[in-house]
Amino acid sequence: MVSSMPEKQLPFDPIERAGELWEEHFGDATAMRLATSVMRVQQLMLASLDGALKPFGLTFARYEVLVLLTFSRSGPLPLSKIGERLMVHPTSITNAIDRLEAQGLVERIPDPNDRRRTFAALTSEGKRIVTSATHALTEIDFSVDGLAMDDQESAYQLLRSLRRAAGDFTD
Amino acid sequence: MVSSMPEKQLPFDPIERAGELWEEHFGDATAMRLATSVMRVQQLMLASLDGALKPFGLTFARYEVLVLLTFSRSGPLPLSKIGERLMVHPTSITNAIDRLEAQGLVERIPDPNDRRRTFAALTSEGKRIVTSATHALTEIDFSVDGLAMDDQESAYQLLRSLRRAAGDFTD
DNA sequence: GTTCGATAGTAGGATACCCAACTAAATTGG
DNA sequence: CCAATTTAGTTGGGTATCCTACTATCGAAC
Repeated sequence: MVSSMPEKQLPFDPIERAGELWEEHFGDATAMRLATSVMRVQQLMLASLDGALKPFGLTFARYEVLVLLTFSRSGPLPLSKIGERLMVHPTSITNAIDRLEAQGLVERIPDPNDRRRTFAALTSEGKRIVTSATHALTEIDFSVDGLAMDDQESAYQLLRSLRRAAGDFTD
Repeated sequence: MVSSMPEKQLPFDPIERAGELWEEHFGDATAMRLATSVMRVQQLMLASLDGALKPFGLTFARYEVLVLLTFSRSGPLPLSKIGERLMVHPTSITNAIDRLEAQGLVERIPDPNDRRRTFAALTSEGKRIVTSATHALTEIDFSVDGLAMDDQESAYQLLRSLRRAAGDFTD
């Protein structure tokens, strides 16, 4: 039995510990620990990022949509294009745009040339918010300040290999 | 299976591309790209792991609960202990145990010494399933076969630094 | 030009997660 | 010994994501 401590923070690395136990039962735990660690880091980082965005009424998912629209040279983007770029399900985009529209940060504009399509366009309020939100995220260094710059780059490259293997992009 | 919408593989790295565009607007994008990449890797890996577990009627979250119970030397664990170890919200554990119980993989057992507490215990069916499920996950190398063993270890250590910075554990 | 398959977006249902608030039970302190 | 606090677990509300299925529209083949 492990002692009952007043822990929010554990006095050991739980994933490390899980890995040890896992090995006793099932064999080498390297892959399992990495997978678990990815899940955990994402959970922590998302909580941190969402926390920083909360004052703006945004989640990281919706922030990403705003950023994408900010980049767009041609201005408004069809919803399908947004989903494709952010690699999320079309229904998730519909939901995100619903909320952003209700917040007055984006606008739906029907495509006159293809009446199936709908563009999403940033409002001036949306432009204002995305700038402030970006500043807030930069302040907390996107929650990756646990790593030095070059380690951030290393981590990015390693994760990139994982994405590629999972079929994220070609070439 | 990454299924949902990735029918479309992009001919470039969308995060790399987003980073470039982001830099033009907001400055150095290293941190932002790493954060985005973590989100994306988690999304892909989780889809892959969930896909492998689907035949067993499990999600990765519920698989983790079963594994934890398998490790436990003392057998049954109180729900609070499970949540603490897996670092998820108590309500998520309640939900997970509800489902696992409905599937006949775990059992709720009231603690006679502390009537607030409830233990979760693996059933024999649960033991059988966790072994098969683990085999299935090992088959796909926990979706991290995009990296060689030593790179997996490097990635794990880098992610560990991120977790520590986010306050995941002490020391 | 009419039919048929593909595409864009949405609606409804499911899962999973978190938070806030609640019930019940144990523990602590005066 | 009883009131106040703490702890364990659950319920209800909100968000995000995915899936299946549907409507509307476009485009192409016959």
